[in-house]
Amino acid sequence: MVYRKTKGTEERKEARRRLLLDAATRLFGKHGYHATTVPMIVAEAESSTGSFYMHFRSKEDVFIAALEELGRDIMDVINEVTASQPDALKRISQTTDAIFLFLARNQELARILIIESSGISPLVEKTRRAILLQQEEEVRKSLESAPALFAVESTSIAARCMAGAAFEAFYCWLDENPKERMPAEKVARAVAQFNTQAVKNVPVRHR
Amino acid sequence: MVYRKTKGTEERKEARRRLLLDAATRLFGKHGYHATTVPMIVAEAESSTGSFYMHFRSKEDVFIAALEELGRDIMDVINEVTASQPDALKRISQTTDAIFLFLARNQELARILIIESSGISPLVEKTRRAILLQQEEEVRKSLESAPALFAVESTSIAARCMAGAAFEAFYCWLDENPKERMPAEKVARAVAQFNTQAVKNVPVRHR
Amino acid sequence: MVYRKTKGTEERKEARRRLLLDAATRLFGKHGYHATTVPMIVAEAESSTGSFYMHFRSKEDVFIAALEELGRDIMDVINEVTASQPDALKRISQTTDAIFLFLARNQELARILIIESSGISPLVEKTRRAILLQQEEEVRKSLESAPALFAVESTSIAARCMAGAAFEAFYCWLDENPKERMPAEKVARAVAQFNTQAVKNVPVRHR
Amino acid sequence: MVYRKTKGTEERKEARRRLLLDAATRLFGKHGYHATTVPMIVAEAESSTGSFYMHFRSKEDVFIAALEELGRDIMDVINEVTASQPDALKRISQTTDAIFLFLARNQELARILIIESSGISPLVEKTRRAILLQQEEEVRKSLESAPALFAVESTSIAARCMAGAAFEAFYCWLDENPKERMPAEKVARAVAQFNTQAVKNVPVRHR
DNA sequence: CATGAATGAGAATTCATTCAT
DNA sequence: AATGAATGAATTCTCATTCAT
Repeated sequence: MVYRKTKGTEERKEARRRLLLDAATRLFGKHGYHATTVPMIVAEAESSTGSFYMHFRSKEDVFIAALEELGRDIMDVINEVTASQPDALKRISQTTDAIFLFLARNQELARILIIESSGISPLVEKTRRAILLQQEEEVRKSLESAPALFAVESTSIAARCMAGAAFEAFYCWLDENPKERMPAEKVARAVAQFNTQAVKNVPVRHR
Repeated sequence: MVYRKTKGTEERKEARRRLLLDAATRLFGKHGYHATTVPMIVAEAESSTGSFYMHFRSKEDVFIAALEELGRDIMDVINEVTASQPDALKRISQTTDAIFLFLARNQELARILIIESSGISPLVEKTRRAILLQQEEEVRKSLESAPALFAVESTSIAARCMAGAAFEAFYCWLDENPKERMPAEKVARAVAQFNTQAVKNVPVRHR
Repeated sequence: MVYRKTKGTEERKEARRRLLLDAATRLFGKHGYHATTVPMIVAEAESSTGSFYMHFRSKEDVFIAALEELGRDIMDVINEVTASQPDALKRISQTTDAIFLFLARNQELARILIIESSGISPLVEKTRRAILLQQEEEVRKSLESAPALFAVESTSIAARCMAGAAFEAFYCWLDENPKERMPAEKVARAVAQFNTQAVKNVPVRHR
Repeated sequence: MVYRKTKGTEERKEARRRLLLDAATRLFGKHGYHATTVPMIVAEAESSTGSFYMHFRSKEDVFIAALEELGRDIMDVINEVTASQPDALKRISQTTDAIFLFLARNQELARILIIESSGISPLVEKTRRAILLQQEEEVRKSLESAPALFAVESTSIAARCMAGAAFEAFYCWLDENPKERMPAEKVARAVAQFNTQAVKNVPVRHR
């Protein structure tokens, strides 16, 4: 009996948390960390400051929660490619493509990771780095899964470069006039090609 | 009645500005934009708030000044390579190398451009983008100067990817334990190789 | 999930607002707008800056609130006379008398309207003018209610002159040594007489 | 010899003071006391802060100087009427008329006396009061010069009322849309009539 | 005597967080 | 558990005045 009762309460609690986290994510994406205030978040979530501090330790805390959720979403995208594409070379290409398209589909969210999460606090920094690291790890694994296919001095540096290439290309694209810029798909392909070529081993043919 | 402006006065004024700008740059690099306060800057420069606001319109203004100065320094590095290296392919490689090493030599400064200048204000954002754009332009010109040597879908996307790769690799390296990480020169070379390979045209040889 | 707003909360909020407004009014009256600081107000009200800015948008905002309240109080005094005195001529006289005595009874408050509210900001100016206008309108209506009794070139100019006469006489009286000056009642009567005579129609008698 | 040399210096010094005072007067009239800064004044006068503080003890000091000069100008206007008009009743009327027209001709200056000089500091207040007092004295003398012509309870109160009437009428007129308001001459006449009637003795004729 | 750079006290305002109801 | 009023430390920026050159 006590179990069921508790369960309902827990569920409602969780629902409230979701409401707040979604509102916060939306606002952080639109206005950035500093321009988003706790009152703004609770207003957007139709909740109250008191509630907010019941679910999150601090403003930094929600931001990290939003960041981590975004990190999980991106990892899902990466994992999907990993699971479905056995060819390591194609995996590299498709991963870059998928990340770029995911960012393009979730532009405001993407701002949180790429732009707004820098220079807030060491803890946020650490979280951001952990997320990027995880992605880079996954790419690194692909590189190391078929060494013959790739020619890189350091797999981890290559992984970082690929991530950086994708993010910077995305950031620039985001900044361009939506009416004039290239379609996301085309940019995604160009970046994927860049990354693939950067690591692909081209065997030297002897005459 | 109009007295000649003493030469020394203007020089001293300029010197004071330098003092403030240097102090600000140092602190922004160490603590980031938001954690650096105007009182901290004037204390570091052994000056006064009044002086600060005589030389800069606002805190944002000094930040932009610091950013722009850094942008000029990086362009100097790039231009030096451009001027001395006639081979476009080697120019790409050496530019990446030079940028990475410049950042590694000026780590705190570098934080300002790479990390701390995001999400502050539209104006700062614009300045940051202008600086990156300028660098990317230079690289793009190299790519377009010898089309036969390169194989890219879009020269400007390739230029962005290269910049992103270098910055992200640098950021990760910065984050690693200074005692354990690879020497900057080695990472610089790896990134340069990554970038070079990413854009190099590899002619297919037929048997 | 939406809890009923406790009745007491709103009441306490209102009480706090009153506390702040009263404190501000007191201090504005005593030291004037510029010499009164927000910290002074919250100290006087035993509250906090945060509270202050929850109830008022700015220092200007409280000043306007104080001014408007004073305006309402004066209109109450005027309306009382208007309601109780059917004779238009006597109404003019009694209104002047009542305003003067009200100002004399609320000297510090009066300073806000007469002295301290000039030259602060266009918005304050507008509020001040609106209050005076309202009073002058009321007087003008009296003048126009019985045209035969009055001889003036312009009813609205006459109304303004009457207000100006009362305020200047009050201001001078306020400035005089409280121990030596005439009693307020006597001055009030003299001003009322001045105003009455200024507008009264004196029929020319023909022999 | 020393005399002449000194004289030239004195003259130049005086000229610089004039420049500063005129600039200050202009700016005080346009923007008010608080919105006018010392840097603004010296820029307008094409001088320097150092010079400013050689000629005036403080910002308050220039304001008082400007106020006093204005006071003298108004007294000149009043004295001219006094000297040329032997009939006390007409003198009252013409004085009101002349003051109003002077204010209307020097609107920005007038703001300094009527609007901007309140609530600045006790010293400014004192100066302002002294100026008004002087004017009121002059009017009072007119009233007392021919007691039979006037019917007032107190000559000094009547003098104050007259000043107040003129100033308030002027202030309102200043506030009205210049394109729609009555011409200054007409308002001046209406106010003069108001003031005259307010103090004129109307002998009661017995049948 | 002129200059204008430098000073720094002081003001308004914001917002993350707490806590009484 | 929910609410939202209250808190107050912290921050940016202004401007009258001084003083070295």
